[in-house]
Amino acid sequence: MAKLQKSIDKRNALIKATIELVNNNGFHATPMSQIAKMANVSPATIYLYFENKQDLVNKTYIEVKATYTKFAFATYNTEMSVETGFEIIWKRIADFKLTNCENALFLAQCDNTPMIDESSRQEGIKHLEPLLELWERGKKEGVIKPLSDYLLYAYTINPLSFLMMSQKSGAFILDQTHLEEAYQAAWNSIKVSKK
Amino acid sequence: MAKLQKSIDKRNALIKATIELVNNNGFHATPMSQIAKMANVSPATIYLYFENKQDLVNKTYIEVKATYTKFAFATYNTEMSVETGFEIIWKRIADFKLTNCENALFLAQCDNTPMIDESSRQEGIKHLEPLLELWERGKKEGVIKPLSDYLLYAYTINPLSFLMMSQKSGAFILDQTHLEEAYQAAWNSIKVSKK
Amino acid sequence: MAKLQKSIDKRNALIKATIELVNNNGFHATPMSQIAKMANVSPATIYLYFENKQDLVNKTYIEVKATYTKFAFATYNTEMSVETGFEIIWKRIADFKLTNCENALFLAQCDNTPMIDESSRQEGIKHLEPLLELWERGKKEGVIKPLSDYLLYAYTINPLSFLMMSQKSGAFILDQTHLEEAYQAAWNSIKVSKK
Amino acid sequence: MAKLQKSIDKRNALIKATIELVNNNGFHATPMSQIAKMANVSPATIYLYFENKQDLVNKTYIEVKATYTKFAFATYNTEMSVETGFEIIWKRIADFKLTNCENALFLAQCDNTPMIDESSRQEGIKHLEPLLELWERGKKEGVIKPLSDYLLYAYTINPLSFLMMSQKSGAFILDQTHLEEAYQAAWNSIKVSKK
DNA sequence: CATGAATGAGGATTCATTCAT
DNA sequence: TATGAATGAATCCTCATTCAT
Repeated sequence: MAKLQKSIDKRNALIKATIELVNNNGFHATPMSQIAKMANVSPATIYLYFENKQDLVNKTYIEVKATYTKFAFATYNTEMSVETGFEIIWKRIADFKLTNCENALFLAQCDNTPMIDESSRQEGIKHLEPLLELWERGKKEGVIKPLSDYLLYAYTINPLSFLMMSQKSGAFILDQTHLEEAYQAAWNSIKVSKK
Repeated sequence: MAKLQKSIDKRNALIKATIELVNNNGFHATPMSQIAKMANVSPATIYLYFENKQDLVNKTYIEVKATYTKFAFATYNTEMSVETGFEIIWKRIADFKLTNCENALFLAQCDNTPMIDESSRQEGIKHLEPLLELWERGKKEGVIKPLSDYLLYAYTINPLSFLMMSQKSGAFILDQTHLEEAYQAAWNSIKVSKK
Repeated sequence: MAKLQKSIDKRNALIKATIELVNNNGFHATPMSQIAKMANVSPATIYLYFENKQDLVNKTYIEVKATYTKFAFATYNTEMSVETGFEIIWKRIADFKLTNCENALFLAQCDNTPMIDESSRQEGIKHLEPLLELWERGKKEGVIKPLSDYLLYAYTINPLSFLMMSQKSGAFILDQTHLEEAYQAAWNSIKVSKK
Repeated sequence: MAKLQKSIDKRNALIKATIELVNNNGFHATPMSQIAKMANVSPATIYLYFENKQDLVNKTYIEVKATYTKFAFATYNTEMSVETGFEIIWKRIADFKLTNCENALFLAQCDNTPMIDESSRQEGIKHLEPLLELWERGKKEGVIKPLSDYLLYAYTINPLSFLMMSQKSGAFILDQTHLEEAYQAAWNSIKVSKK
């Protein structure tokens, strides 16, 4: 038991080190040895937990993505109205991206880079199902514009990634007011205007 | 004259090869030798035109960014009304990102990655001035919501990057209708609603 | 224990290879790969023991210099008369330079070339202290001429380097008689003539 | 005529640059391009005057050596007594080594390094003939000890190289008094003591 | 499970030399 | 004669990965 815990701790330490180092240096500029050092293990130990470097980032990506979506949908349930549901999810995502900066940055880098296997990328996408279903429902109910999911995502969720990166770079701080404005902008761009 | 032209051609071939290879493999996974090969020069020749690999990507970034903004503002002038001006610029940017995919992808990768020198990044940002001025004017005239430029960018320009990448991945094709929808979404999210 | 020994062996093999190859080809004409081959290790292994090529030669220099001076002063002690002490030291140095040719040649090349870091050079010099002290004593006692240490060195120790190199080049063999003559020449040039 | 002079000037500039750069960096750490730059010519031009890099240093060595010996024997003639002749030559050599530091350093580096072709080395040695003949005469006349020429050289001429290098390193300055002492030490170590 | 030493393959960069002008 | 652009062949060094312990 204690032994198993220790294993899990090591694995987590490796994942954490990977995120931090890849965030700062990029995938290829992060040597396995450095990851090992930051996780306080030997380089060889990494290979007990992961097949190789590519596998390490793939798994890290999937794990972070899972954490992300789990957090995003934690307070949502399908009984909610579309507008309420959307607001709940959107604000959770915003919360995650702006608070859990390290993880969000890592995801952004993976998503904008040929760093992750296509299969891992697909694996990551499918976690978003509940949001897509919500949108589907919204379109049917005439609450959300009948736009492609790509457009909906581009105008509601993706801006948060940009804001997160701006904040991380120090150029800009997103306070509660901004956040509310951002939410309004997101909702405005996809809601069906009531006559 | 012929000699100078040849030099320029070589430099351009190097820039072009860099864009394509970095797009597909990332900065560190692109060997100088491969760039050289694709540009039909010897690896050593690269060093006649660029100080080193970092300098090569920095310069490529700045060059592409300049092309991008030049294109974006080519048909805009400050006499236009805010709404017209915004539409003109937005559509030019959309045109660039969706047609000139290679270049746009390269910029996206640079902007989401610790791949470019901070100084080059700054150099790239300053080209956006005209858009920021337009927004300033729009806010003064009460046409555009008094939001931070970061928010305006996040909700109008940045979504295009996401759409461009989605399209590139083949998952999605943006036709003329989509584009108009996208523009409406962008404008809706920042315009001041007429009472 | 066996592992440690193996490490030491490898390090020594590298130092030895460095000496031989640098003697024959010079610093810059000796590739790391060749040193590795001669030491029966992979090129990468060198970097486990030394930071880089410069560090390798620096360390080699310091090590050889230490061996040299240790040998030089092994049979000397400060109780001896100045003349006896000088003879003892001089003959040990001669012995080293003429027997331990490889090492002596390496030192000569380092000392006549911008091959070694200044700090390593300084590190090497300080080992000569006992000889300088002996000369100091000799001058005080009126046994040795009151000359600058540089002159004393130039006329007693340095000639041995020249003889060593001549012998190495095959042009000349220094037998026991020569050696005695050389010692007399050295001593004559610095001793105070008895009236 | 003017054209010929220009050629000679270029050649000389190349030789001069070679000396200075090799003195400071060593043979292999001195790129042809740097030599060219210092001599204000194109790299390709070097190859109009010298076959290749090795040839350049070889020729430089021979040229400097010739200058050196020409200077050394300029005021000597075979009519002089052995002692006078020796003093004259020794002091000219000292003068050269201590005044003409750049050239002397270059020779020292060549003589202590596998930098020069053996044939060029031989070529350089033969210029010393007059000194060897003087010694021959001295031995016959019983004025100079019947020692090997290598020993005589080691104890009279070679120390000057060491003093020159010490002086160059800034550790030590050789004034007129030192010089006289040095001469006495040199002469003492090879002259036959009068009973 | 865990490790640190070892390495082969590969990558950035340099440089002597050539060649078209 | 003179050149600057071009290059292939090296060279130093790094790093993902393995293996003996």
